[in-house]
Amino acid sequence: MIDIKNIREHHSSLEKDLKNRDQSISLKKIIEADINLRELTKKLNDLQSEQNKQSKEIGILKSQGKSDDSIFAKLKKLSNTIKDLEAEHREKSKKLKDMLLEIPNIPHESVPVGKTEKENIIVKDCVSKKKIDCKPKSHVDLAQDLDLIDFEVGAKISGAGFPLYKGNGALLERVLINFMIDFHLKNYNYTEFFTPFLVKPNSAITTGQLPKFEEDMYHVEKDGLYLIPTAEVPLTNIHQDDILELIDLPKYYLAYSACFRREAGSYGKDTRGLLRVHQFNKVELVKFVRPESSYDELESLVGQATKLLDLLELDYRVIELCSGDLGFSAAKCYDLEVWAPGEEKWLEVSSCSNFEDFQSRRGNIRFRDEDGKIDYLHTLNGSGLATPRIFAALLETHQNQDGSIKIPVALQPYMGLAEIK
RNA sequence: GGAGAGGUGGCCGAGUGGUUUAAGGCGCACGCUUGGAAAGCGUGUAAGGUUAAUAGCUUUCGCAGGUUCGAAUCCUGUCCUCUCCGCCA
Repeated sequence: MIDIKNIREHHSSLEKDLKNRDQSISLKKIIEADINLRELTKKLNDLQSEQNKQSKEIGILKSQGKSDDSIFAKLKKLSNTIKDLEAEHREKSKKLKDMLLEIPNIPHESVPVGKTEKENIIVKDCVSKKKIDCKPKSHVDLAQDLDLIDFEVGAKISGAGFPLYKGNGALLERVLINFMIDFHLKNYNYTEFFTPFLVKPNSAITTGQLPKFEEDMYHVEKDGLYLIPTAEVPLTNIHQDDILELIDLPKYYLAYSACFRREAGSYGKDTRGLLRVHQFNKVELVKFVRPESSYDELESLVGQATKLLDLLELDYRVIELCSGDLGFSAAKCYDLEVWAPGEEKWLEVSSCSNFEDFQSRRGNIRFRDEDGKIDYLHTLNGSGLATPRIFAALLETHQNQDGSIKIPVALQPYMGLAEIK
């Protein structure tokens, strides 16, 4: 959520920045509503002040046994006026807040301006150190041939997009999760969490999935809960409504979670195999940091995630997203993509974002600085990493001519195998 | 799912309609005192909105409504926590 004061003071430059992301955004209605609401607030405050004063006087008179009933009629009228104004105020401030919740974050000044993914910038390209000496097979074929995943039975149980991992496939999936968690814990100063997978609407508002992207989430209507699309949601909301002390910052949290996405609107896209599924596994990294350091923290987050890709011996590139391709809550974002030689596609396996104070405002997550001043902190997150596409890229990259899969050295102690055949 | 108890400031806790402008305590900060410390004494100690303001005004006693001139206090709904019973991995 953008600070209303910021909009009040810099609406024309903000609107320009937001239009780089989406031409259709306008702040006009918000500015009008804000002016209107502030007038109303002023009026209401003055009347409340009057009412408080008079009520107190009645109290004093009563305690002296000198009450005078004639004043009540006058105050009744005042009281009714206040009630009407309060109702109006409630309604208008909710409307303003609802409008603000629909406005995406302002792109950081360093973000390249552009309309579509075509204008994204490749900032790092680590391509092909290795050659595959056969025509690479797709992970779908490899997984089926080696009996690692049963897509049909998954579909029988739950529908398309719910892969059933099996045998060494199930093991590899579990190993990937453990390997990634251990890597972050061993090399960086993270606290591990295991979070709820169902969250209240408020939590999804904090991180930006709600109210705008309701359609993308699985909703358990009977209980009013949503299945998380990423552990970012519960992790970030750990500090909902908190005021953190400076000494506690930065905070680095991580969690594995299953992730649930309806993928509404992307039917027919990447339907085969593991490229786009409704349920998948991911290790998520979340940082709570003081504002001055958030861009350094973003760079180190990207470095941390790419280190994993090095260890998994995958070819990858780092993409800096342009303004038009930026996610709703992000001020700046890097995507990590791995090369899948069988699919002959780049697969997005991580997204590392700085949200600045966008989420912390929505979730009321603050900190106290050295002068005792309270302000919103900055949040960041990055996948570290999402398994299904890693799984796919691993099979396709490390396949041998005979159809077996070489396990990267770093994973071998976890797998207890050097290859899957 | 049933029955009961309870949600008040950083923490504990008083408060059943009006000087509550939330008592008192703990903790914390600063000062006095001291060779230094402890104890003692004193002062201060929530967040939001408005504002140049750390002035004033205002909102907030889980949350949302309601009654009343006036609500932490009364009423209704709701959420959460705890205890017991039932069911259960």
